[in-house]
Amino acid sequence: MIRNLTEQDKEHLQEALIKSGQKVTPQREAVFTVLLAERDHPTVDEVFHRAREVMPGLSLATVYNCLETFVGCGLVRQVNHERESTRYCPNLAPHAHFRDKATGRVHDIELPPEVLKSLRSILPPGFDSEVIEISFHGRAQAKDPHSN
Amino acid sequence: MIRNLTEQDKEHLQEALIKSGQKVTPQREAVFTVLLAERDHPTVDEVFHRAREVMPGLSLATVYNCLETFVGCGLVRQVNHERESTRYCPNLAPHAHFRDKATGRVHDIELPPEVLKSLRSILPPGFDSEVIEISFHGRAQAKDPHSN
DNA sequence: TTGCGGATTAGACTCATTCTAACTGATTAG
DNA sequence: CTAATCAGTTAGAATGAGTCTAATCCGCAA
Repeated sequence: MIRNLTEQDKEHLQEALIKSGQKVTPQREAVFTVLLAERDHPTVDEVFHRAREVMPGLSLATVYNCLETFVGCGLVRQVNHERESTRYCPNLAPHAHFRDKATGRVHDIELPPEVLKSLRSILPPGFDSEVIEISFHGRAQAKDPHSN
Repeated sequence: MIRNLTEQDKEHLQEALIKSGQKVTPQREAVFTVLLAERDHPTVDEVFHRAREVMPGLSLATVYNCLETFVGCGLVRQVNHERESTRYCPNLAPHAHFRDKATGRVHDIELPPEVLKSLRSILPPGFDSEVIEISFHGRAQAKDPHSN
């Protein structure tokens, strides 16, 4: 079920939006709430349908807009696998993604700093990377230890 | 310019196709030739236009089919970045990709076995990965050391 | 020569995403 | 107050990569 934002999450959202010169709107709060409620890397469409339950007039375009805004102010990350629909993820800690071949579900995999460092070290001089995306694809027999 | 396949490359293609029960056709040879001629990670559209110079009747659908076939028999890899068009890469050695923010160009980054191993090690028990994709996104001041 | 099956083809179709133009509602300026 | 402004929202149209479909082609085997 979709709970309301905790005070802390609400502040987090407000701070990030205002810091990047954007406004806090009911739509943005609704979309952010949906993202935090079920951390299962939903697609835009899934976010749309979930958010509609709480705010029936919400339009798909707005969901796209909100998510783009959140990415822009560092509140969420986009997750892409091959050419499937983009998914969204409110986990900001450095992590990789594992996509389960059987279920299509995406799991977060914690990324220890030393692994991240060794990855950066393979870049030849002159290559300066801001973003590193790591994604595994295979079968998961276990439940996701982290979030679902 | 598009050269013909070397004997070795031709054998490589034939072997891979036949091994997976597919036929060697002029179209497949043309598309493969294009891929090897310029290793700049072309999109389907780019492959299409380049191959057309050599085989004017070639259709876009066939280029999609050929590339899918090649991926299926392990001759080439797909490269995806965000939601951009899929690109194709005939480099089969384990490597990561670096996408230059400024030019959009994709560079291969060699992936040493120990880094690959450390990456595999971050998977919790029960997670079994067949494919690992690593992509960097940033700025490259230098020329690509590897190919292209 | 006939039939079969994989490959190829052109064009229609899908569907995620983006664009557009109108509208809303809060805030600011007169 | 009233109007102007402006970010945000909205519905629906447009885009475009990729997929599907149905017809045709072509080499091979009966």
